[in-house]
Amino acid sequence: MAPYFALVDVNNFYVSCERVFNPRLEGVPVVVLSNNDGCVVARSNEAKALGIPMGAPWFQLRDLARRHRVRTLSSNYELYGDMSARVVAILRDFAPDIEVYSIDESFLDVAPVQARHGGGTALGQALRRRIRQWTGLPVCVGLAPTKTLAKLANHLAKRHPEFDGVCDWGALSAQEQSAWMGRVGVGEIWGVGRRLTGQLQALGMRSVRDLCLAGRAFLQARFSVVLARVADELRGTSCLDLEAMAEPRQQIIVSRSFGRPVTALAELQEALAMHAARAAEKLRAQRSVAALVLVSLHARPFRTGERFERAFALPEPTDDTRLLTGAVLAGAGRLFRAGCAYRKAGLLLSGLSARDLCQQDLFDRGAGARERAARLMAVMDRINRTYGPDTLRSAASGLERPWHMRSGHRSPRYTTCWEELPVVS
DNA sequence: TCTGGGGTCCTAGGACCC
DNA sequence: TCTGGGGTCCTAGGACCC
Repeated sequence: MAPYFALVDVNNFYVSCERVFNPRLEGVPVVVLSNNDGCVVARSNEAKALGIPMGAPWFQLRDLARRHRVRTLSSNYELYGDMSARVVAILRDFAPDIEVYSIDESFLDVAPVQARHGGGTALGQALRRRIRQWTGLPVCVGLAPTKTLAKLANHLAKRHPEFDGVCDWGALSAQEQSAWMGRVGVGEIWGVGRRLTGQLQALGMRSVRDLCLAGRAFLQARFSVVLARVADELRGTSCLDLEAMAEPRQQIIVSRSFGRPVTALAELQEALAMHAARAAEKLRAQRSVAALVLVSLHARPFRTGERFERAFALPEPTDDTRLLTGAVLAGAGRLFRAGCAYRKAGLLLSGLSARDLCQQDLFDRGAGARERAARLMAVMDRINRTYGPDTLRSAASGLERPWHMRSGHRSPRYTTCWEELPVVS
């Protein structure tokens, strides 16, 4: 059976999560800021109507926000991650074939189940009701025979009230499909970013329909196979499969900006030790080992500050927090320059491979030590999972952490922390 | 003064192989 | 005067996504 894709997407996800637990945020402009309260990463519809752009640096908007009494929140990723997991659990109930595409979006193959619900639109409405009732979150649903069309249908469902939150592309007549494609700008297409939008418009292709009408050979020669595939998908030929099995990551990045400029090597190393521990946890979670670590330091100021980075090969592929930390601290020592003010530090693990397939040294005598290390790491992970992140950590990652990011307006972790449960009085 | 943190894929070009 | 024809692998950079 050919797949039929449903894209389920939570409206203004971070803002909606906050509103579930704080109804006073309903009906008023709300923004959620990135880590370090740096820039805007989520906006309520009211905030969008004020012209607050996505990704805008917050300090530039502070006056505007004050004038319009915009409610401002720091990111609360523990809350958002937990709410996301709840939504995914509900979706799995509806259709077992699901690709979790991002924290607030999933693709489902509804071909085997939609008849049971009375068609795509009815299925979409059932999903909306269930998610609203069980989590409090509003979602929109787009359904279509290709992923790119499902994204387009979702876009329509979100912006045009006549769809009531669900757009089944396949249920539209050919004339309706063509008319909608003529109304939506080429830049709204999934896979067409700012750059391509400009280039396509320069060639006179302004709407989705214009891109659809362009020849495949032309698009591939003038742009790339990627854009040619996008056009194929818009014409109804499915090129992108549902990726239900999450492949292990090919690289793992952990980096954070500092809450204030950092000039001391010791502080830089504390932060990097903390990042190394996080990266090692991610590595172990996907049962991989890393062969290479890249350490990067970003100097201030934002625009003109230099970036220093260097890759270091690990003695052998590893997932051991202690070995990674050692490598990263040594790397930081070599990159560090006295007198330089840093705003951000991070690391990237690459050369990842499956832990169980890892090639060992021919003269290796360390099997016993590796076995003990693996058990130690497993215990550490278990304790941190049970009692909270960082319950057990390396001393290298610091106690006070004065460089830690700003997060001045974070809401309580309502669903993941006993001390912060919501109270009804 | 003040600007996030992750990821993916594709392409071109260079090094190297026979 | 005149210098082949295939390949693979790796990396950097650029585009995109949320």
